Amino acid sequence: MAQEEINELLQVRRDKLDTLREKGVDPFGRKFDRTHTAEEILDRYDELSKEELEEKGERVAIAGRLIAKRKQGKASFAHLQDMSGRIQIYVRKDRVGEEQYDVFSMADLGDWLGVEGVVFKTNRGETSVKADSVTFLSKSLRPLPEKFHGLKDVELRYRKRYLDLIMNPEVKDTFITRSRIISSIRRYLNDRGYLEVETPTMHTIPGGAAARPFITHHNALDIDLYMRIAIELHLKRLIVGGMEKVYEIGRVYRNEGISTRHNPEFTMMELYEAYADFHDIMDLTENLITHVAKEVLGSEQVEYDGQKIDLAKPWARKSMVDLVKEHVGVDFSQQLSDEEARKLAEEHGVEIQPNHTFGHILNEFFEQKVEDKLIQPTFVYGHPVEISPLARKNDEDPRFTDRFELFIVGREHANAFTELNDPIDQRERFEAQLREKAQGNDEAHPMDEDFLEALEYGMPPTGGLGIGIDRLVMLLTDSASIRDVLLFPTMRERD
RNA sequence: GAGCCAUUAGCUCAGUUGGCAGAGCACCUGACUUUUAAUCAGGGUGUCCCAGGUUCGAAUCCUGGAUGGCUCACCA
Repeated sequence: MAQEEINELLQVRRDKLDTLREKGVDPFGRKFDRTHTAEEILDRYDELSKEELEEKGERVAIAGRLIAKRKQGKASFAHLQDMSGRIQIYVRKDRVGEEQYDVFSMADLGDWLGVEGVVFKTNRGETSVKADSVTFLSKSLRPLPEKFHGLKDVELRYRKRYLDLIMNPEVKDTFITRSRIISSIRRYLNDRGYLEVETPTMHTIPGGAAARPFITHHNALDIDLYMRIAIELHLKRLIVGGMEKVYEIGRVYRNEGISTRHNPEFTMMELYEAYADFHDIMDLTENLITHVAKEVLGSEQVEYDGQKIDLAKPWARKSMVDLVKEHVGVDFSQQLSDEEARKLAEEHGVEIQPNHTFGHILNEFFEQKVEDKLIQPTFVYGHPVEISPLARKNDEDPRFTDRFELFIVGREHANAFTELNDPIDQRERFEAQLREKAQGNDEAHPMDEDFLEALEYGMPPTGGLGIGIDRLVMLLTDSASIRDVLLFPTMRERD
């Protein structure tokens, strides 16, 4: 509370706190033996008639936050909210006694109460609990947001998520769905013999992706460390070590812009499987996501931002070259010099950097002209080698790699490839990245000698996959912003 | 990083041409033993985001700043 002035609303609640203590009631009570949640009571008894309920006389103990109160003299109706939902309580002075009724009368919206009583149905037909006793569980010293309109202010919703959760039930549903999605992924992979592992989030070399890292410092070792931008290189070391099917679900950190689709820390699932290639990983990705949709939503059809998305298999599989040909009419399968490619970019209004070569330019064509048109699930494969320093080259055409990305609603949802396991080629790729860095690409991949050494011991042919969990949750919960699927999105500090 | 928009009571929001700071909910007092956005009677609780400026007078106009939202850029 420190510097904040105590206004009348806050003072009134503090005064009530003192009054409760004078009455011998602990305002920050203790353990309460709950027998039912609100949902359990409604599930079990809502079907019964008023008379049937009366006959049954079912005794329950419920607990929750007081979120509505309608006092009517010597009797009151109120609603308690718990994790499962809301339920009405009916408190009569002649039933709970004068002392408890006084305490209940003093309760503010936001206070936590426990109620023991009998399930009944009101004249208006709402299944409710008629209180035999009311136990004060915890005092709320601050007023809740407005009961009808809820908490609308987007900034407050993100900064004070607990208020958002109290006032806006659909918010809780989103995060419950998020939890179920992640559980479903784990179950799917665990059932198929993939081993969940945990690798460092603080790296000495920030690799596995193209992104600017956060830098931190270890005092005792006196070294700078980087928060990981990907999980990739450690998981591949485990493949070298003979852990043939591994995955990790964890936070990665990228020191880049914030938007409705980007948060500085976000959750990735990365998976590696020995003896597999990117075709196997494509099948796995398709199976995994449809499985999760079916298990969590009970449907393979989802609606996102008003668009109907069909997640039922099979998904389109198209090469980047074919898609560019289809959407722009430019054929990158032919042998083009960098100069010719640059000229095509200019002709088609595709913006490129001066140091861009054939592969970069193809990628720019794809990103600027095709990407946002891929609404239904589409695997895009055959990425240029220049932008894929960790992927195996294609056997037929070494300008391309055996890599794919999954696009849904115009956004990348997964990235995967047949892993590059040739340490000599990998060293050359890193060196090419160093040349890009020298030319000003500060997101080029750094040299990682320790990783190269691991590859030199021999890594089996391997397929790898990365899925952006937050984006998948956005898709499956029809959330417009990544902040709506993160409990506490990154916000600037406020004075 | 750029553009557009927003910021007024605890919350949701009005505020006209620059002329006393408003409503609903919440809260306080009273009435009320089946209400449910309970109702009825009474009560206004404020750094109008911040700092300057213009003006007799600024929530309102101007300049700068803060925070947030959306779009774009970077990226996943």
